[in-house]
Amino acid sequence: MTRARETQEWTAFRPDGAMDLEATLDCGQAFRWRAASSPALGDHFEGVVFGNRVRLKQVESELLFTSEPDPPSSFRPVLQDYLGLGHDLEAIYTALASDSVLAPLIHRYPGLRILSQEPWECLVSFICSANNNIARISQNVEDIARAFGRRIALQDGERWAFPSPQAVADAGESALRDLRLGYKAKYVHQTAALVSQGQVDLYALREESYERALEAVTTLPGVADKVGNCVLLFSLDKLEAFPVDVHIHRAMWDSYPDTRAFIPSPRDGPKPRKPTPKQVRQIREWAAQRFGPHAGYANQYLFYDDLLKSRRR
DNA sequence: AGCCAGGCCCTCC
DNA sequence: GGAGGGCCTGGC
Repeated sequence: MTRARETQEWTAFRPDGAMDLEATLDCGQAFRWRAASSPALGDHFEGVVFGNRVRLKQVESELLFTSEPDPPSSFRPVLQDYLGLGHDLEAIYTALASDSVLAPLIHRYPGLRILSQEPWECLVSFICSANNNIARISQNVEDIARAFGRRIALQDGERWAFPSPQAVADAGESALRDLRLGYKAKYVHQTAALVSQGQVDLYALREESYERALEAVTTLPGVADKVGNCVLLFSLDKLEAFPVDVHIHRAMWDSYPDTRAFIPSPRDGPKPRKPTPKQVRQIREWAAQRFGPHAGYANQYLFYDDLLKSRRR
């Protein structure tokens, strides 16, 4: 009886097209999802999206979720949008699978989707990503939410909404330092001040071109080419964005010998060289040429594959 | 100890 | 443009 009631907690729906929830939430694009498990609910993911504690699980081709405090009926379209379920993966795969490098990756991880996150949270997350690892980025983001965000009271615990730009600006740089953000505390604080003043309207950038949006976000402190492209790809719906980080640098060098003509070897000698800003732009242009409007999906496949390899190392 | 982890910024040159 | 160096932190 209890079990029956608990099972009814889930709201189910069938996404249109392929979906791999684990790959989507675990591929390093979002930082507030945790693996969770309980006798009543089984294995699932727990996260915070738009001020809701959200639980999610996949059973074959069906997605099951809970949302609190919003009722599932109204939250469902928000969640579908967040999960990138509007992306036409068939079309994307058809376009990308002619590439002999991507084809096996697409075959290996079908249903890996690019999320459409809250831009402000995404921006802060990737400012924190500099010189950092995924576990600690997650810790930083969670600490910021816990310190300055609104508490979400729950039957079985508590989570915190991600705080507004104003709240982060009001918190001050030293309070952010106390959360072990290190030198990124200053960037997060200064960016919060600028965004809360309306210097950059993140949601408005969804309507702008890729180039204009990149130009706008890279005016913010702590946001250069790589972080900017992550924000565009993972929260501003710019699926042509192509963040160039160490994983992508390595994957490009290894898999696309053509690029060796204009990028340094990632494993050349004792001190591997990083691409210069100009070379990063060249890599992006090369990707735009080859992958067109779906470069972001190509990027995420290359990134995820290299990430899994480096986790095994 | 020293290097690495999904960079960015500043100072020369 | 490009090279070099510094930067918080935590784990190995």
